[in-house]
Amino acid sequence: MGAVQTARQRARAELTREIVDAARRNLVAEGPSGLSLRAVARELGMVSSAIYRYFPSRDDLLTTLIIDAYDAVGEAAERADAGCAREDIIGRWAATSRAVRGWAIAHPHEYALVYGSPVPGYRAPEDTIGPASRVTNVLVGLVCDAAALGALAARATPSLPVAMVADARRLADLVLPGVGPETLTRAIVAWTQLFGIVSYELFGHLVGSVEDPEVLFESSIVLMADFIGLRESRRRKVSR
Amino acid sequence: MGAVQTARQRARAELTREIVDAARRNLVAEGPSGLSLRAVARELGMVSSAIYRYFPSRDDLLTTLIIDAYDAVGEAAERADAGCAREDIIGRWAATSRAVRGWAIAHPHEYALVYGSPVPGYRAPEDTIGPASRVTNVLVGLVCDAAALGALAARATPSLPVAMVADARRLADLVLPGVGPETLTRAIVAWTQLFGIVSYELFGHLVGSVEDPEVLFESSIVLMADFIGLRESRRRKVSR
DNA sequence: TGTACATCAGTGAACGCGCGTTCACTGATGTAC
DNA sequence: TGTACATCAGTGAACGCGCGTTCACTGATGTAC
Repeated sequence: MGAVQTARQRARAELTREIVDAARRNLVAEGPSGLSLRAVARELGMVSSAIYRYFPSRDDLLTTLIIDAYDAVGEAAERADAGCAREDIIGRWAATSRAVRGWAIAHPHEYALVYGSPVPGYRAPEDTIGPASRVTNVLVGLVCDAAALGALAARATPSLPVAMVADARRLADLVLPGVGPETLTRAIVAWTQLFGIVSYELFGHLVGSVEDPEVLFESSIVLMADFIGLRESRRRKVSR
Repeated sequence: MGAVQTARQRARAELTREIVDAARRNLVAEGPSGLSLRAVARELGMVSSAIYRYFPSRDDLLTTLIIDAYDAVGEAAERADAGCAREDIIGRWAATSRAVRGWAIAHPHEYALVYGSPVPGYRAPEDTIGPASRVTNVLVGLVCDAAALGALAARATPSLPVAMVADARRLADLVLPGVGPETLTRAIVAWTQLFGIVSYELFGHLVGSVEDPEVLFESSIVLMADFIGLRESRRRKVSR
């Protein structure tokens, strides 16, 4: 067999993708708990039981959607980050943040699927962990590089709980060598802020108070970069 | 009639409350889109059509739950704030934050109902706006008092988009006289962070990375108070 | 190149379930005289 | 205090709908000789 696929295998791969696409569209209309195998089958002109040749159950289809969503937002973040010069820390932070928000706005239902309320009765399997951490990894890499490049200003941090310092030190040793516990704590807080503001906008809580969510978002990028202590890298050639 | 209620009226009020309570419990099991009039009726030993004597439709019952949830978290925030000395700005910020998180942890499904993914197909009526802003009003009052008490440190804020400054000035004039646009922007960002970190914890995104969410939360209270510029009031008598 | 058999995608009917909402009704509670 | 009528809570049956999943089946595709 090797690399060559039989007609059957090609058909299977294609239909699997079509099922997932239809399911994604179904999600938009009804939300995660309204995802319906029968509706998906109907849209593809199949009989509902045919779906079972491709997915053993509704939950498995949902899992695929969740993994895809994590992968999509993760990839968006990775590409945005990769499009910046390595030493342009502030630019990378801004680009990554915008990528997350941009993807969320373009795919609100998929965003809600992974960052919104948990789906009742659904238990996420282990397979989602890897894709789920892609965005985090971008932020981790960014802070890591900032530390290596001397692009991390020390902040006058008010004293934190000792347990936090200890935990942050443990985490830093694990994934962010060279980053102090105060900075790591700030990074985690900034990270929750990023998803907080995106959720706030997407779930309609800014309506009626803030004029333009994008302007607020840009402001929050600037403020949180400063909050973490990100600054222009010393090594960067400034040419103006 | 006057203040005296007839037996019928008392029965009606009581049953209305019982229906709402049962609906709340139903929410826990199934999530908002799984809220079922029939299940509620069953739990109360009624026939499903009897619910229509109390609520004209499923959506109306859902609206009641949403309003109740906003009122509950709003009241928790108000009480926490009210329990502090007026000039203890930092204490009020911490107490209010803890109240929001505490309520969310105690009522995760109601929290998800109002701050999680929008319920598909449901459109919130105007009546929810008032209750929804109770928590915000507490934070607004807090920042307002901080400004009046000289408990707002000026931060060296990186330059914000002009549109943001303009919008923040407009908002400040409206509800926060005497507060500068930079500070107001910081307050809004802190406010999104508060709900961001609570959602992150509740929706399971901290599992596997952070040891103790409460410790992180306490750290975020301290860091965000500093971020906004909240400090001990000059007028406060420190007795140690 | 041809044949026999195995694999597997898709069908169609069925099971058993739950849902929101409507409607004509019964009988208890409340009101006006 | 008693009677006639109006109000309204709750019933039970029904409508029409959608759902996930199972199962025996048909017929096309793939494989081994």
